[in-house]
Amino acid sequence: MADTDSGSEQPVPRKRADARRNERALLDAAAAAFVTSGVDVPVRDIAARAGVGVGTIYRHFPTRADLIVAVYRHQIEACAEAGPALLADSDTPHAALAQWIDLFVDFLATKHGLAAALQSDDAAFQTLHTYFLDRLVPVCDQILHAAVAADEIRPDLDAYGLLRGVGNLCIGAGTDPRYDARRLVDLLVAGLRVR
Amino acid sequence: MADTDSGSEQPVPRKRADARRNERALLDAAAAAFVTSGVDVPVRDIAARAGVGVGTIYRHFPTRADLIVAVYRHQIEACAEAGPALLADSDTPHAALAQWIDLFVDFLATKHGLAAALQSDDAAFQTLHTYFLDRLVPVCDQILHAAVAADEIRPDLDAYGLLRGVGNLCIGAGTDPRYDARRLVDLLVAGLRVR
DNA sequence: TGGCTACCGGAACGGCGTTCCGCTTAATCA
DNA sequence: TGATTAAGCGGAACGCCGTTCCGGTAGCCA
Repeated sequence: MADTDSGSEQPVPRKRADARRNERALLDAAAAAFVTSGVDVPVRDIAARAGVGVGTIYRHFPTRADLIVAVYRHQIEACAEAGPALLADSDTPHAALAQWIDLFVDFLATKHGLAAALQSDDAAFQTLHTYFLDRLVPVCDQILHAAVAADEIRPDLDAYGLLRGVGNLCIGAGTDPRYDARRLVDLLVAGLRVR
Repeated sequence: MADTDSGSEQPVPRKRADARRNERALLDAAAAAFVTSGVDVPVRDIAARAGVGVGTIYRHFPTRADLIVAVYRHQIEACAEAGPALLADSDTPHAALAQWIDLFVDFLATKHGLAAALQSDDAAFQTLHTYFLDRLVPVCDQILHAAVAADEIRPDLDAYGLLRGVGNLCIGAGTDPRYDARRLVDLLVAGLRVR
């Protein structure tokens, strides 16, 4: 895959020191604000925490989705990369699927409002939706196919549908002690088994 | 249970004619607006459709939840009342459960944004949440217990959790042809079966 | 050190939910 | 039927929020 620049020259000469500092401060402030107030926290709150103006947020992160993705990128990557490893290490593909989905639920359920944002049809969250799908659907698809090939689960659900379903079930997890998203996800995965 | 008024007198003397007319117009306008723009349609839009001022909406329906409940009350009642009937007519409690949940999904999935509103922790939707739970949890509970008693399903999920899970799975149904909420709900119910 | 320009801060704007108050008008009674 | 009264109405006004825009500031380089 060819890069846009042709080799030797540096097309992105490096940002100014204050810009780098502000970006860092914004990421830290956003991460903290997401924890205390959810990913729907007002833009002004994040700006205030970071000690910058609101314009600075939009300059670095044009949409809220860009900021959310930047904050959680490492964790999402880790989840994606864990897929093949689990598939290789587990006794059966179905066990790998269950464990991998557990990872995904652990991630989603602890991010206040993230699961809801993922399903939102608001244009501001388009990037978020796309990033999650691009990164996780192929991984899920791989495990799913392995499980189907091993005759462990029914072949009639694709990775996209499963991930959206799991994401949906995680909405509200952690805000209501009576609602146990993990158990419901377990039941859903159990429903996939051949009988 | 004693009524607040003591028998003969009429404590609610009957509203003025224009008030009754406006309430009717608002219900019709809201129903139409919900169909075209979802239950999150701006209050001003509903007021404009009904040909009234925004103040009139708040006078008749203090919160958005009150308006939504008023619009859908008949359908929710019908769903609730269908529960015992299905339980009596079906071959097995599990079949009744599946059919009843189908009814619930049919209702929810065709109301743009309603499933999301149901799970929202926004205070404006508190009444909505409460009404749905008060009306449907007992019905679901009855069918669930019958199925458990018949040894058809696992006893480890209560009606509240199941209804919330189903409601969550319905979020986004109808907006994305790739997402089939009904199938996921079926898988969830299948996961409940004893094996 | 001086100038260029990337970058910043926050005022300003529009959309929204919600409240409030002066006016309208349905209901009642002489 | 006409006067009285208060229930009810409309929409201006307010505050919150996302987003845009521009005058000013300060890093960077020659």
